[in-house]
Amino acid sequence: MSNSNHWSKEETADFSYTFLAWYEREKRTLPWRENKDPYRIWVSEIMLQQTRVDTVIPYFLNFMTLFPTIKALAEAPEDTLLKAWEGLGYYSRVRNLQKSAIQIMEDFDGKMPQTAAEISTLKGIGPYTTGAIASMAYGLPTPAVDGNVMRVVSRLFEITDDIAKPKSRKIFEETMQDIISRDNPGDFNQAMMDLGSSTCTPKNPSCNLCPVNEFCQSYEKGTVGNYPVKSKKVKAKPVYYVGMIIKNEKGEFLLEKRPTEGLLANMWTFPLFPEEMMTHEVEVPAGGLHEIASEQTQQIVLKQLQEAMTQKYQLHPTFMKRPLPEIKHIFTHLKWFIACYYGQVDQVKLTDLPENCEFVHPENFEKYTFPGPQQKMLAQYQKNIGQKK
DNA sequence: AAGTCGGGGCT
DNA sequence: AGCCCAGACTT
Repeated sequence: MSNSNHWSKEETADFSYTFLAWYEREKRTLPWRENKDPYRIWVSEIMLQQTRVDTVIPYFLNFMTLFPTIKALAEAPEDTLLKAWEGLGYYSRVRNLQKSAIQIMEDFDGKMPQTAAEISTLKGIGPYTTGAIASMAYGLPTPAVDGNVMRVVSRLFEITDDIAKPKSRKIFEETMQDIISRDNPGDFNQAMMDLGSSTCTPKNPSCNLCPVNEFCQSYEKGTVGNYPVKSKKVKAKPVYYVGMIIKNEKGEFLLEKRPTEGLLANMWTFPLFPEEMMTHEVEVPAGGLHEIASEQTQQIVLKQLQEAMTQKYQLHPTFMKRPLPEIKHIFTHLKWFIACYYGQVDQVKLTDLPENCEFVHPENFEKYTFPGPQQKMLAQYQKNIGQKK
């Protein structure tokens, strides 16, 4: 266990002075730094969770145009909301954002709560975001400990606690509690972010340019490279799917809305089946369905595809013999491999489709929210099939 | 404490 | 290919 703070009152004041002067000089101009509107700060902090500044900026501007107030957010249709988040990832963030907006309308008279305890009751706002909003919007001396802060602080004080462990966050919060500026905690927290992204980077930090290197214990000892201590993550587990790209006579494609909970909740995809469902009668090569050489084995697989389509959708497509080139999509904890088959149906009775399914013309795809794998499947179709006509 | 939940940039 | 990112929630 590391001892956190070794600074005297004078050193602490010295650090704040130097650090805040650097921030005032070098801070980035960002849309959510224009003022201290708690709503803007809140939305930006949610978007910035596990997401880079450059990625967030256009989403933030669009979001503020669409939903300029907490009230507008609370009243927004769910489809519009999800569409505004399309491509940003971690989609539960935007659902929680709206839940909290409704909660603020009902319990806080439409005004953002102004104490850390109340702020942290909102859905999607954990310890980090509570500290960020409380300090930046209301000037409260609340630590906002994220990955940047743990990296910077671990180097400043040579803290060896594993930052991958939930328990360690407390150590860093206590250290920040000791050193955070009482006069300007909001800028102090933001200065930590800016320093972490520009100078005190994970790899090859620019210590010679660091405004506070004279305060840094690991810099003094030449041990910066040892910090932060972080245990390794388990690597993504492979999952194999068969994707069905089904077109009807009107040029419409079969889409399915995913369940309301879990991975990619409420988003639209081409139908997916677990690969095992298609291959329990055959031996699949290590490389997947793409490497099946035998004509006979292919026929068996195709028969399975058709049975699956009949059972689930009451459709009888004519499939291409071989799948499109394999699609790979990596999530944090899963690695999807998708063998896409293209099939056509000549007659459609929409009443027979399951409730969460629709045939949709590509002209109208813009109205549907598509996650990454879906985008790749569509691209693969357009590249190999769509252009031939 | 461990697992779930996305996507993109960098090395 | 692995690592990282302005994390929070569920179990």
